[in-house]
Amino acid sequence: MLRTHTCGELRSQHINQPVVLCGWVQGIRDKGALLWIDLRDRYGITQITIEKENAAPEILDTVRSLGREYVIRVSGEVAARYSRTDKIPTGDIEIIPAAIGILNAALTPPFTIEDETDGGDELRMKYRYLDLRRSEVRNKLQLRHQVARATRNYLDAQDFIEVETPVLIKSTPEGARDFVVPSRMNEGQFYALPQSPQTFKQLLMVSGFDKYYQIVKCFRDEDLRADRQPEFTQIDCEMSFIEQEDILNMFEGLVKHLFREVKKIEIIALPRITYKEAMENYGSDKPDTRFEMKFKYLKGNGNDLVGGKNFGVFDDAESVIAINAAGCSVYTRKQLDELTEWVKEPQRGMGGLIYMRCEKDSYKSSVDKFYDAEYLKKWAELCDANEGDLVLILSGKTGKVQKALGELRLLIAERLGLRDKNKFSPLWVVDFPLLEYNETDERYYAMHHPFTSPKPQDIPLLETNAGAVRANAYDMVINGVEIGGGSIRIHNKELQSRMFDLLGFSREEARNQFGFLMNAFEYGAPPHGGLAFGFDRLCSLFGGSESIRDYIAFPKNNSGRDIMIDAPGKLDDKQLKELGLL
RNA sequence: GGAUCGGUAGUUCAGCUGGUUAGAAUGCCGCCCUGUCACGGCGGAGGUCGCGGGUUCGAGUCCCGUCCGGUCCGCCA
Repeated sequence: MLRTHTCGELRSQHINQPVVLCGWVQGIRDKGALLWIDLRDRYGITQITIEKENAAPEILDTVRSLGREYVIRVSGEVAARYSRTDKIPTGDIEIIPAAIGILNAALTPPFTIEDETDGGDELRMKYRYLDLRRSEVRNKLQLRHQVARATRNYLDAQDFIEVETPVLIKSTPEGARDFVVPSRMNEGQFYALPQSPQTFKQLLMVSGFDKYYQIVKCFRDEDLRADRQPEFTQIDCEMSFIEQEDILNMFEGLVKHLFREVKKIEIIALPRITYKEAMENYGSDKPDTRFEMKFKYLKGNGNDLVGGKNFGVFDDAESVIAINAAGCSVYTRKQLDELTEWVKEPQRGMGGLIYMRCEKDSYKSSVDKFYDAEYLKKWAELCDANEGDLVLILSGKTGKVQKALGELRLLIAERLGLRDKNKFSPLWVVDFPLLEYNETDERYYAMHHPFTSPKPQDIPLLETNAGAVRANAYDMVINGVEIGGGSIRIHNKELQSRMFDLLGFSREEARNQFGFLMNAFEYGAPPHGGLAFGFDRLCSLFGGSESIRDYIAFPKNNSGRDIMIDAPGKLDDKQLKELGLL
C-alpha cells in the first residue's frame, strides 16, 4: 500500500501519528512564509501545511513544481490545527510533511474540479473522467450504488435470485427500434440488443425460477431526452404463482425499503388509481400527485354547467374542463395571453384559454358576455375556487383537452413551487388499456407489450370492442415520473396466439418471432407476471435531478454520441468485408 | 423527421439600433504576504467572435447555408 490513510478519515485522535496519504492536489494556498496544499481523494480533503522556514529544501523544491491535479504522496505527522475549520470533516487536523513525492504530473484541467465548476456540459462530458473527480458527481454515483445495494438486499431477502440473460438476441419489429449487431459467422444476419429481457424472464418462469430479478442494461434506438439514454438500466423482476395484488404488494415493499434505506423517508401508503381516473383527474397516465389541482368538469363526465347560452366554443365541445390555480388571480393580462399562446402551440393544439378571476364576491371571466354571475359562481363552487384564485378552462375533444390541461396543470404547479423535489408522492396507476389504436397504421398496438394479459372479465370484449379491453397492467409513478411498469403475462398458448392475431401478426410471423415462447407455454407455463423499474430514473429522482445523465458514469449526449471516446465510429473496409457489410 | 434556444479568451458569459484598439469573472504565469481553507494584494500573458458565402464604405452584430451543442414535439411495445 502506498498510503496508510485516506484523505477523509484523519481526526484529532490521530494527532502525533505518522501517516502517509496519497491524492490529487486540489489547490495550493501560498501565504509567503506559510503554504498549504489541499490533498483530495474520493473520501475527502486533508490539509498539508508547510512552514517554509522549517521545511526541508527538497520539499520546497517539490512544492514549487506542483500544479492542480498533480498526484502526490505525502508522508508526515498529523498535527492539531492552529486555526480550525468546520467546513470539512478533517478541519481539526493538518499534516506536517516529512517528504512529498510526485506520483504523476498533470496538465491544468480545462475546467475547475470544484462543486461549482466553471465547465459547461459538453466540456465536462468530453473530460468525464475529470468531471467524476468532483464530489457532486461522485456522490451521485455513490447514491446509485446505494440504491442498487438496497435493491439487491431487499429482493435477496424475499428469495429472488439474480439471473443474467443474453445481450445478443433477436430483433423484433414491435416496440422501439433495435440496436443491431452484424454476425460475422452468419453472414447477412444480425443480432439485436435487448430492449428488455422480457421473453427471457418469462422463460425463466417456465423453468420454475419462481422469483427472478436482474439489474440489467437495456437498449433502445430512439431519440434521446434528458431522462432517456440509448442504453439504460432496469431493475427487471418476474414472479410465478401470483396475482396482480401480490406484485403490487411485493414492489410496494421494495419502494418503501428504498426510500427508508436511501432517503430515510417512511412512505406510508401507495394509493392506487385506475388509468381512467388518472386521465380524468390529471390528464396524464403518470400524474404528479405532490399537489391536488384536479380537473373539474364544467361539461362532460356527467356534468353540464355551460349549456344553452349560445357560446359556441363550449356548446360544440365534447368536454369543458377546469383547474383552479390557487392564488393566481393576480395574473396580468400579459401572463394570461402568454399562457393562451402556450396552450395554442401545435403539440397542445387548443383553440384558446378561458379564465375566471375570483375576487371578493365577484368573478371576472373572459366569457362574461355569455355567462352571468350565477353561472360563474357555480363554476367557482365546483372548482373550490375562492377569493384570489384563478380558474383556467379548456374545451374541445375530451382526450386532447385532458392532455393539454394536464400539461398546463404541471406548468402552473411549477410556477407555484408545488413541485418540491424533496417531497415524494408515489402511487400505482392500474387497469391500463390492453391495446391502443393507431390511426395511421389502422391497427391496434399493444399499449404495454404483446405478452400482457387482458383482465379475464374483459376477454369477451376482444372480439367486439378491443379498444375497451383493460389489461392486468400497472405503472408505478412518483412525482409525475413513470418509475416502473409491468403486467400479469399471458401464460396460455391459445390466448397468446389470439393476441398476436389481434395485433395483426400472421401465424407465420408470430411463429418466426416468438415461436420459442409459444412452444415453452406448451410445456407447463405457470401463471406469472412482473415489472421493471427504470433504475437511472429512480436514482435521479432520489437525487432530486431531472436529468439521468449525471447518474450514469459515462453517458451519451443528445445525439447518442459518447463525445469522450467519440463513438459511434466508422469501421474500416477490412472489418466491413469480414462482417459481410461491403 | 419537426420546432426552438445557443456557439465570442483555457472556462463561464457580456457585447445596445452595424462604427475606432472586442470586455468581465474565473483559470493560467510572475511578484508580495505567518493561519489560509472560494485566502488576499499588485502586475502580466491569453481571441481566425464555430465554419462557408452574401449585404454594406464598414459585420461579433443583418441575411442565406452548414456543422456542433441544449431543450421540446414526433418517437420511446
